[in-house]
Amino acid sequence: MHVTIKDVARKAGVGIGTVSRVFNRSPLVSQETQMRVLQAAQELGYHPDVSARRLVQGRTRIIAFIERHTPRHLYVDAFMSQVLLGVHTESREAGYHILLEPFSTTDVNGDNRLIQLIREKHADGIIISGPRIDDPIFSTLKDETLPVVLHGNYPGVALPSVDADNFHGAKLATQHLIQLGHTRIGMISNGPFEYTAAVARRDGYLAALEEADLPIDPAIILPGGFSPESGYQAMQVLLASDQRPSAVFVASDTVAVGAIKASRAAGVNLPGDIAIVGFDDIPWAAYLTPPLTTVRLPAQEIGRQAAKLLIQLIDGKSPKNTQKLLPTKLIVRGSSTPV
Amino acid sequence: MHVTIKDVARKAGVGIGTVSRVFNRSPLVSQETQMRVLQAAQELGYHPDVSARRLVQGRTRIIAFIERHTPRHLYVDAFMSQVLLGVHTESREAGYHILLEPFSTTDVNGDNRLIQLIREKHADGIIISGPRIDDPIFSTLKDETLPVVLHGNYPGVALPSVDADNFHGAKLATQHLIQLGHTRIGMISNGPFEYTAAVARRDGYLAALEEADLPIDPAIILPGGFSPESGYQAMQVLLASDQRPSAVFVASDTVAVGAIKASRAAGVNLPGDIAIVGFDDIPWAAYLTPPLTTVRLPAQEIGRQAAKLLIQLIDGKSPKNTQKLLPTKLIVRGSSTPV
DNA sequence: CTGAAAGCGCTTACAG
DNA sequence: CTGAAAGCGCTTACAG
Repeated sequence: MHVTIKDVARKAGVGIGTVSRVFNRSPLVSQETQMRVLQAAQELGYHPDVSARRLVQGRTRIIAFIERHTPRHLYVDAFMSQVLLGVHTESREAGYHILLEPFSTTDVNGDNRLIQLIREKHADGIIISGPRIDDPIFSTLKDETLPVVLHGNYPGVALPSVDADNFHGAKLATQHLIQLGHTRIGMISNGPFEYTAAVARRDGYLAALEEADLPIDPAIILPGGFSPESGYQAMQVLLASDQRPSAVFVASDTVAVGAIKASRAAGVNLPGDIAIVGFDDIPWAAYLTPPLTTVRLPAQEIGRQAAKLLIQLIDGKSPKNTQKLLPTKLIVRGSSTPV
Repeated sequence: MHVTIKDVARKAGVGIGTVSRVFNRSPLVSQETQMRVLQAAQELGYHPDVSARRLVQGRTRIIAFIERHTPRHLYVDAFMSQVLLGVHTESREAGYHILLEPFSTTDVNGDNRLIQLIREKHADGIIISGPRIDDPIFSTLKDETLPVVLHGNYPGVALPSVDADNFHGAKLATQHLIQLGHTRIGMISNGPFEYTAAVARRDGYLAALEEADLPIDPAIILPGGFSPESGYQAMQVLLASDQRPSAVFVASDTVAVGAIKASRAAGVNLPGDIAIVGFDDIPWAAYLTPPLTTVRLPAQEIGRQAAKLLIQLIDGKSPKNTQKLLPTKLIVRGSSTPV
């Protein structure tokens, strides 16, 4: 049968409080009783019931990871996976488990489910990844006191957050193309501009053009949709434009994969005819043809920092810097050559 | 402050048992009291504490998903992500949450952590993905009664399991190459042969050769290691062999990505000089150069079926077919052409 | 240093 | 149909 604390107490000849103290590493238990209790627990195969523990302690030692795109996005996106790995690594060190909670933006009851998750006390804190700037989740969160850390960067939102420096990364990518002599540079975003990352990357691109006194042409700035398919379509539009750009900054490697395919399908020579720079540095980037020049994000580090920040918040600490922007890095490969 | 069942009971002028019954949809509550309770709960913002509920009910409504490769593998592998998505979809419908638990095989305390997870009652059941055939986890599991479903196929192991039909899929892939006229076909496995999927895929490859009366040459059967890098290295070996094969079956798209790169680096013309067939049909497969012919696994369906089976087991049902092998499908693209 | 007791917030027979 | 009570398996002041 199921072994409880009482069984151990009886076997060790002590009260249940003492058993509890031993398992909670209380210093006020004698060496000897401690040994006796441990011995009894060992023999009975006792492990303290986590639900009982959570009930009485009022905390779960669980971190909920909420993804706000689609459920599909959470699992398929290679970048998100890395973030999740970082969250996992950091959480585990602190003794936290991870509850995976994809809440689709299109989910009818998405908001109720979030409140439920919070009020039913499933977790001690939550990390929310990738909400849109106009996400109803923000107003829902207003009334809750549970520690929350956002993965993303939301100007005007007071919540703690961790993100890559998308603006600067996009600027780096664009400056790289400018240095190669390109003057007409198109852009395909990673996703719709309701996502702040898409906006920040576009703004970085624009800033680089402006600083170089290059003209900005809205006709060659297109929205992507997180998928290769969307990159394929956007690239077709760029290829068909009257003044075809000699370089394109695609703000997502996944989208760039589609852009590359569209170019090839149109008989465009890469990188000779069109230079391409991606974003994210997914594991496959170096293996594409041509190998993709891209901007590497500290994906795993984002996850670690988000978890670290959240745990500090859970522990009642007041970290100083609660809006972190982590540095990105340009990785030059074969897809970007001089004009 | 925190609202409990007592607050609701007081406000509604009923006993706490009645409140509980309302929230558990007990039929034996009058329309009227039900309304009154719901109203009170609504006004107070009451949600039943999940830890208390779990303690008294003795079940958590949580499914633990355990990955037995490395933590990195869980998050990075595109195929695994799809499986996880399937698990999620099915679990959610049944009201289960998912606890993500990567247990590295190299983890010193991996086994203790598994026992702990079980005995501390973190979940009502567990799905274990990808253990090696000699995994110590199997002996650990012998003494436990918690429902378990394996993702994988383990001849000789009595535990319920769900997997793709790797043997048949590999046979399909190889037969496809044979039909194209290839007679010297190399193979690079997805991972080490301590993994049953690697063995099954190799056996499918061997079976196809045998049925076609083609010779088997161990010199051109190489182990991969789940990564593009491993495929790169293995392909280099194949390219350097005296009798270079005219086709290679690479039992993992991720590994194939590296094999393709190695071929290109060696100046080999694809698919002209060497035909390649992969396995898994990762989202990028169609976007590789050349587009990869591969074997599609019902990845999401594997996850769904595993979760479904596990939930049946949790509910005390005795499903008939507990060792499922799901069909695979050959997807012909540009990387495989006649000899 | 240790035991007995109260209590965490629920569910569920048990009476009525 | 409903309330009072016992109990789920722990932790934690409270005495000693």
